[in-house]
Amino acid sequence: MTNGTQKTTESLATILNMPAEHAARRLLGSILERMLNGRHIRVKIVETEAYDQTDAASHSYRGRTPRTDVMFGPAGHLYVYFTYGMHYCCNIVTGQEGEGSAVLIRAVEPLDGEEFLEENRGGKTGIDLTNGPAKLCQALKITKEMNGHNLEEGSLRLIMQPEVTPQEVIVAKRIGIKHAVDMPWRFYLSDNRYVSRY
DNA sequence: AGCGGGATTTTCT
DNA sequence: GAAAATCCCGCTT
Repeated sequence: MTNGTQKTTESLATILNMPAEHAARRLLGSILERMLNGRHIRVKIVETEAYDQTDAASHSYRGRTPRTDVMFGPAGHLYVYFTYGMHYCCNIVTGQEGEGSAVLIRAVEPLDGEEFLEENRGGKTGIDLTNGPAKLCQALKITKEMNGHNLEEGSLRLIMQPEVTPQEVIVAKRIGIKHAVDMPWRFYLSDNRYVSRY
């Protein structure tokens, strides 16, 4: 700070302080780094969905509850929920505190440590490792223990990458919801093998 | 490739 | 008590 050459590091909360719909695009191509038992796994985010409090499909739609508390907290933290009696899915909180917006991570592409992902997925291989929101949580060992985790520190970190160009992004309707089904709030990298559905 | 059903338990009404 | 931001398997085309 005493000279003009030092790089400034912008906090995740600052970078992701934007509407979920924008953050969902912004997060495509970014990297999640997982440290487990001294081993490193790196994956690239290739598919996302936006959710916010005005959205009937969002967990935050009916306000703050014990489950959705993290969604209303600061951006750059992890919101993990349990569903269908057996699966975890994870979101990255976006926007301002109190806003109740987040981005569901629907698919990632393994970059490093694929053998550990295979272990965690019980022998599954290839695209089946991480081409779905609950699959990638199992592969990365993300459970309710990590709900509220700050992605700037600890064993799971989000490393932002330069924003991908609009030409690389496909916009579509979201998957697996019953409300607001026509809103185009799903985003994925075109031609990526790990995208959950085409 | 696509459809249909079952698994299984948390969360909120 | 019903629904749930899913996955897997088996069956049919």
